[in-house]
Parts: sequence; C-alpha cells; structure tokens
Amino acid sequence: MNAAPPLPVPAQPAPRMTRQRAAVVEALDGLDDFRSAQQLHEELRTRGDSVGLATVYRTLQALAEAREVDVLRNDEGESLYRRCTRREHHHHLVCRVCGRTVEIDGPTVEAWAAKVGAAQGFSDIDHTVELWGTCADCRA
Amino acid sequence: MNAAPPLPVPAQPAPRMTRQRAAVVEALDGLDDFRSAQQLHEELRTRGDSVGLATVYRTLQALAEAREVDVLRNDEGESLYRRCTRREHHHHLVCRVCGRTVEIDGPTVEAWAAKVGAAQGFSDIDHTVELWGTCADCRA
DNA sequence: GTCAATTTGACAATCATTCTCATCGCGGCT
DNA sequence: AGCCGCGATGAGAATGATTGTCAAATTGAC
Ligand SMILES: [Zn+2]
Ligand SMILES: [Zn+2]
Ligand SMILES: [Zn+2]
Ligand SMILES: [Zn+2]
Repeated sequence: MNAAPPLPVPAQPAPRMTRQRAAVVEALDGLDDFRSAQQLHEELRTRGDSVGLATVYRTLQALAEAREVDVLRNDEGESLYRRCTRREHHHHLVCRVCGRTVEIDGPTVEAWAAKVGAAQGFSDIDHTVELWGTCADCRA
Repeated sequence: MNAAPPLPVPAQPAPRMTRQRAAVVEALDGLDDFRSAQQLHEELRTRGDSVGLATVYRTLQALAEAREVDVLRNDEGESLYRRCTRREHHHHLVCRVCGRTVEIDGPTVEAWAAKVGAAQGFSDIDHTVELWGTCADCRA
C-alpha cells in the first residue's frame, strides 16, 4: 500500500507570520476572558504593538476559522474572542458581571443534542450552548 | 386569608392596541419560522398592512420583552423572531436550509446547566441553547 | 538580494438597528 | 359623540460594528 496522496485537504495556504498577527495572538494569550475586536485593538495600542483595526478584525476571523480562538456573541450582537485552553469542542460559563470565563465540558448536552435532532429527522446537527451567571466574587 | 395585593408586579402599562401592532402579530401568527424585522416589514408591505420599519422593530422588541415572541440570532448576528406555540421556556431545532423550526423541550439541559453553573460557584444561571441541522426534506 | 504573492492600514462603504421629533390616533371620560 | 392627554407612529438622520477598497509595505522562497 502506497502512502496517502500528498495533501488531500490542505485547505488554507497557512498564513504568513507578521508582526501584527503575532501581536494579536500574544495579546489574546495574555488575556483571560472574551474580548471584542475593538477592545483587542485598544489593548494593542496601549501595549505599543499598534495594529490597524481592519487587520485586527481579519486576524481574529482567520484565527477563528483555524479554530485557534473561540467566538461568541454578547447580548448586543458583538463578536467576542478568546484563546481557550482546550482546542477540542467545549462550551463556556461566563460571569455576566466581570466576564470571568470557565471552559465547560458537556458530554451530557452533546448526547442530548444529537439525540433530539435525530428524533426529529434532522441531520448534521450542530448546537449553540452558552451559560451565563454571576460568579462567586461578583455576588452582591 | 385575604386575596393577594392588587398588582405587585404591573411592570409595563400594557401597550395600546393599534392597527400596526395588530398587523405585526397577525403576520407572525401566519408564519411558521423565524423571521427578521426586515422580512416582517416586507411581508407586511406585501399584505397591504404596511407598517413603518421603526415600528416593526419597536413592536417586535416589545413583544419579545413581554415573552409573546421568541428571539434568536442567526450566524450573521441578525435578530429573528417567532411566535411559538408554548409560552413556557423551551428551545429550538432549526433547519439551516429551509428554516423549518421545531420547538424543543430540554429537561436534560435545564438540569445540566443549573448543575454545572452551581458546581463552579456561579448563581442566577441562564443559558442559550439552540440546535441547527438539516431537515429530512432538505437532504441532498 | 530579487520578486511575486500576501498582508496591511487609512478611509470609505454597508447595513441592521436606534434615535429624533413632529404628527397621529387610542381610549378613558363626560 | 366630542374632548384630550399621552403613548404610538414613521420618515429620515444617526449610530456603530463590521467589511470592502486599493496603493504601499512585508514576507518568504529561490
Ligand atoms: Zn464575576
Ligand atoms: Zn457541544
Ligand atoms: Zn429544511
Ligand atoms: Zn432551557
């Protein structure tokens, strides 16, 4: 049996390493909760690693597509990004007050979602699951 | 034991009944899947019950706050509205192709969400759960 | 180094949603 | 039925996040 053909699924050409991309990734690594593109842009400017706003948006999109960062939408519809610890599929529990984020593993929901979807005759089931709450430190 | 005090939680003054509000509700009743404010506005114009776009937005917001309609965000961030059958808390399974929607009851997730949140020391746990898939009629 | 292909960034353009404010009409009262 | 106060309406302007444009700057392979 020969080796598998070269690269059946190269998908994207692998992005170039630029100062800007490195700065965005570094900033994300330094933060611990979800941030918007605008906030990241500001953060970078403060650090002195200034990057154009459009570039911040493009970089975050690329990182998201490459599954390097997670994305979620706040209640105002803005996209928030975060570099998570685990790269596998997971969910989040976010403090609606301070933004503190906990990565959640949900074998229970995973199974539930697949089961319910199948029961209705749907295929390629995908799901959106996010948890919001007030963390211990933010109690009144 | 006396009757409970008059109205401890009147909240909102109850909106006035206007031709516009009635038209929006009627249109929603006639539809079966989630629609955006813009789509509703167009639908109304087609029906001849033309209503100003701003009014459509305001009415949908009010209906949503009154829990008369359900809201969810599509992947582009637009708000979609739907008049659901059950008024109690529930979730949805939406066909990503044709929009066909099924109301889902999820005692399993409800419990899971509360449990996970508490385990992390969070309180007032709230959750976002939506399922997406391809319905039987939309298979290739 | 050289050079083609990418990437960047200042700025314009989109586009859903919200705001403004003069006008309209619902509904409680007589 | 007529009166009236105030919420509701709508045309258009304003907002604000995100995307598009395109010339100039960089990257990475040879
Ligand atoms: Zn907190
Ligand atoms: Zn999951
Ligand atoms: Zn379908
Ligand atoms: Zn639920």
